Order: sequence, then structure tokens, then C-alpha cells
Amino acid sequence: MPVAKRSTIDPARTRAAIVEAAGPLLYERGIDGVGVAELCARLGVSKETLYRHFGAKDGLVQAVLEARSERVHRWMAAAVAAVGDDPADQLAAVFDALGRWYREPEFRGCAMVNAAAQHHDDPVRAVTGRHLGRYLDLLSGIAARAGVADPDGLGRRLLMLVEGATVVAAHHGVADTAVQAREAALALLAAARSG
Amino acid sequence: MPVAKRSTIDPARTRAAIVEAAGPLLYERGIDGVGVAELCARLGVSKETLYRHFGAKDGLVQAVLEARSERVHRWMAAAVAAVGDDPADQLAAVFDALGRWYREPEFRGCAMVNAAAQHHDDPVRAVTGRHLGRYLDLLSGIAARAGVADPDGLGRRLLMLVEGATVVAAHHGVADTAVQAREAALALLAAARSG
DNA sequence: ACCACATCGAACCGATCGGTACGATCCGGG
DNA sequence: CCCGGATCGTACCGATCGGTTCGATGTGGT
Repeated sequence: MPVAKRSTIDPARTRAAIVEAAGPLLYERGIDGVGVAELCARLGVSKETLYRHFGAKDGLVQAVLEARSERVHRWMAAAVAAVGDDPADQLAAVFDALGRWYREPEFRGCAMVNAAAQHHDDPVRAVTGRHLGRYLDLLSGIAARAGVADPDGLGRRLLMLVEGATVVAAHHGVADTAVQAREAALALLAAARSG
Repeated sequence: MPVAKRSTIDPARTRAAIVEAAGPLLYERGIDGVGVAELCARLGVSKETLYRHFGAKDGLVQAVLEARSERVHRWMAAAVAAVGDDPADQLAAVFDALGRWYREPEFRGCAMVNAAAQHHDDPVRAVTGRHLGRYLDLLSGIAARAGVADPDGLGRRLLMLVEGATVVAAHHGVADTAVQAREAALALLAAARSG
């Protein structure tokens, strides 16, 4: 085996396991809602290990958010790719995927937006910004493939729908939120095509 | 003077002053970002007074959010009323008002949504729910006056745009977010009218 | 077999948290 | 003038916070 000398018991694996296990807990209860002590207890990990890997609680939070953002975008990209090449179908697929997410009992809104709402300055907000940026890329890409005049503008409007639907689903829990959002998105696409 | 016996120095006035002064501080730094001690110091009020009026920090938070929600809706209703009777103008006025808000340096997103993102169960979330409900009433009302087939559905789609634009403006800071949202809203209105 | 190192578990740190208690002060209605 | 109550300022409470330290344990590479 070249490269990857690594010492013992593989710290990288430990780190990844921490990130994976801490994610749902921090998402469910909020970043400030769960202390490092309890976090370590639930993870079956000592505080020393946690601090060696992440330096501070914020380091863990950042890693967790980064991983979650990555996961979300992979999942979204897969949902889009699964329906073929038609831009309208792809757009509908985005909101159908969101609708499936909203119905999960653990759904608590967008983790990145929630985190940014409580950690005001920090690099945490940067993660949220990048998350929205990647969402924008996906939506603008669909808009571009649909051949609209202003794909970036349409992408931004669709981004608002995505995040708005997530907020409404989280805090105003109406069953068909994603369906309404999908219809709105398709209407915006149609308007951009004809305009 | 009948009624309003009141003891001395008017506790109601004190309470109102606390709510008004605490609002901006809690909004700027986040609910968990400012402790009761500092809060009292900045307000020029003793902890005993605060706890006599609100029982607990959450009581103050709830009162502050309630007051803010009220203020927002009065402000929005005024912006809508100022442009006359045309539904499209009224809808545009909503997003123009939002755009003015987004440009304020203290803008940090929707206070109620931010609060609900960190206080998970609680009556705080109920305040957020009512806040969105009132927003929905305003938007559905505009939709109804526009004579669309499904005013409630259009209201919900517009609500997503409002909250989505606020999230995007707060976390993805693009200058013309409100303009994009307004165009999207008008497009949805037009689509609902013709559809 | 040995050693470097990752990990654990628990003790410990100072700071801060939300909340309470108390004496001093001050104001307004009788 | 005087008393009830609203207020202040401060000290104080136990709990918890994020973070550090250390000895014990166990594992893997050599």
C-alpha cells in the first residue's frame, strides 16, 4: 500500500464516524441545544478525541454542515439525473424530492440556514452561503438547458422557491407545500420561456 | 379616570419599554447569543424587574417576537394600502417593501423564523406559525381581489416567495433579490389569472 | 516484544448561564 | 406625611457551558 501511512486504529475513520453521528443530533436539537459533554456521550467518544479532531465545537459544527451540504447536493443531483433530460421534468423532480424530505418526521428545515440563524458571524455562515450557491448552480443549470433568456435570474427565483418552501414546510406545516412549490416553479419556467 | 387603577410608576410602561428595547438586541445577536445579565444591563433594568414582568427569559422572548410580528404586519399592510386597489400593484408593493428591509444594515432575516430555528418545541414556534399565517392572509387576500381561481393556493406560493426571498437575502446577499422576487410574484399572479 | 499513538473516562477548570433573594431607594395616592 | 409597591443594584445560587489535562487501556506497525 503506497501513501496513507496512518498510525493506528485510523483517526480518519474515527473522524468520519463522529461527523456522521453528530449530524442528526445537532440538526434535531440545534447547535446550541446540545452540549459537548452530551454529544460525546451519545457518540461514544471521549472529549479529548473530539477536540483533537476538530479543535473546537465550531470545528465539528462546520465539518458536520459541510458534510450535510455535500450529501444534500449529491441527493438532489441524483434526483434530477433520474428523470432524464427534460428541464421541466428535472425541475419537477427537485420539488418532488423536497416533498419527500418534508414528510420525514425528522424534518426541521434547512440545517445550514438554521445554523446560520444562530451563529451570526463565523465561518458557519460561509458554509450556508456555499450551500445556497450550489443550489443556485443546479437551478440555473436547469434554466440554461431550458433555453430561457436569463437563466441566472430564473435560477435565483427558483432558489427562493426552494428555500421558501422549506421554511414554510418547517414552520407552517401544510401538507402540500412541495406540490404548490413545484407548480409555482413550473409556472416560472413557462413564463421565462415565453417571455 | 375610571378603570386603570395601576399602582405606581406604571409597570405597563416599563414592560413595553423592555420589549421595545430588547427586540433589536435579541434580533441582532440571536436569542441564545445574549444573556439575561447583559440584556438587563443594556436595558437599564434590574433582573428582578425583568423576571417580575416576564417570568422567564422565554416569556420575554415570546413577548418580543409577538410585538415584532405585529409591527411587521402593520408595516406591510400600510405599504400595501399606500398603492391603491390594484392587486398587481399591491403585490409589487409587498416586495418593494421587503427590498427596503433587506437593504437595512441591521437586516438578519426573519426574526420569527430565526427564533423558531433555535427554540425547537416551545410556544416560540407558535408565534412563528401565526406570523406566517398572517402573511398568508395578506397574500391570499391580494390573490382573491385579483380574482384568481385558487386564491389560497396562490397565497401559499407567494408566501414561499416572501420567506424564500428573505432567506436568500440574508444568507446569499445578492443585491436585487427583492426585485427578482417581485418579478416572480407578478409572473405567478399572471399565470394564475390566465390559468 | 516493544513502542508510538489513538482512544477512553473522569476529574477538573474558569466562565457563564438562567434565576432568586435582599436591602436600599424612590415615587405616587390616600 | 407616610406607606405600598415598583424599581434598582448586587450578591448569590446551582447547573451547565466549552475546553484542558492526565493516567489507564489497547492496538498496530516494526
